Amino acid sequence: MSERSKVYQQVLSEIQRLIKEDGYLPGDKLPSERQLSVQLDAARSSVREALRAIELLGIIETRQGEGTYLRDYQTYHAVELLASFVLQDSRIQEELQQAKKVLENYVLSIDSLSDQQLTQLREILADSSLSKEEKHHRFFLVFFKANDNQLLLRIWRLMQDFSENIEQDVYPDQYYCDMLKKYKKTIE
Amino acid sequence: MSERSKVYQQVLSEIQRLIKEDGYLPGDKLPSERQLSVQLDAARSSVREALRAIELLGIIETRQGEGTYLRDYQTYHAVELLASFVLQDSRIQEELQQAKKVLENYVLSIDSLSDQQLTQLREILADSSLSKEEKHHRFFLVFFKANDNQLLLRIWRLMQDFSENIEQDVYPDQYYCDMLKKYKKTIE
DNA sequence: AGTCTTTACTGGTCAGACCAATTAACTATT
DNA sequence: AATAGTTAATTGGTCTGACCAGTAAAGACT
Repeated sequence: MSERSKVYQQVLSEIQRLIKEDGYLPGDKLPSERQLSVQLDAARSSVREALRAIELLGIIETRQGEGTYLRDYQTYHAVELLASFVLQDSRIQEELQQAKKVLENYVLSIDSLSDQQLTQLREILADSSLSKEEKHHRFFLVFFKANDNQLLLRIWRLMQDFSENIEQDVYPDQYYCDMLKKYKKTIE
Repeated sequence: MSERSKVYQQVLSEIQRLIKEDGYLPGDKLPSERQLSVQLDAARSSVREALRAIELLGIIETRQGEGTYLRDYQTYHAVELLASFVLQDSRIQEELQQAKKVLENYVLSIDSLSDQQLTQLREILADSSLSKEEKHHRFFLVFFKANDNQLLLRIWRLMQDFSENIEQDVYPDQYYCDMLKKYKKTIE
């Protein structure tokens, strides 16, 4: 009656079970491919298909000669991957810039920054050894970190990477200074 | 000199190339596993590892006896899976919700909507056959389309898929009505 | 004790076989 | 000629077993 799920999907479930029930944690070593194939009564090739799939998702990491390890899969590796497919046919620069600005404007709307963060920002702006791009990146990095949303940061970084090759619409230096003033005021 | 990427990663690149350069579209049939293995000079098992991986991502679909087909990968199937791994963590749920709201708030800030779009919105709100989730989705879809940024729309959809698996913080009906009023005013 | 060599284990890849499901080609029947 | 039924070819699904390539642990030597 159909719905006989493929072997590699069963293996997938088993890995999930290991994590959920046997308490495997990031960094832990999973059973070897050969061992899993015995454990699950499946061919090693099938086990590998499953492992390769979740490796692509960034859930595990394999090191030849060592073994297969659980990764800290909260690093949103999948987002990158999916985005690489999404972006390949809609790499329209304007959309990307607009999207980037949406995120940047959002983090700029944070209520207040710590003294330390303000100092950081001033240093970045004062550092003449930095390129325009570097400055932009570091400047907003402070805000993204202040905002403390890893996902947003991750997406923004992705956009940065993608838009690095195309010419950036450059922000004038004044732009950053204006931003700084805003927060300066809230403290003084 | 290291960096010899694994075979299955090469296959992955090849699939991407097919899509990008040879213009494969959703629904198209990919070369068979055996043909790919010849084409890429790799063992069929290696080809399969790659195919299984991107199948898990929802990019392709395989039907025994028929072949392997490109899917409309705008609806990422992988999110379900990843969600089951990742979304236990409540912190990630919060981040996701926050990120989604950033995008939603942005498209809500659009200056004006057409009469037709306003009508659409009213119909969606009035349609009692829609679930809460459906309503939310369609409501914002109008705004995203009005805003005409494919990239933002796709990212938002991705987030929607992700957050569908976890309990949504429900918006009260009043929320949508308030939004509507805002635009009603600009027209009348 | 410290170093070197060997061994065992792990992932990476390959080749070939067979099954299962679908499709296409062909044949026989009407 | 049109249809139905059978056969062959193709495709994915799975398995087995082999060999290579790194790593780490055990053992031997100094």
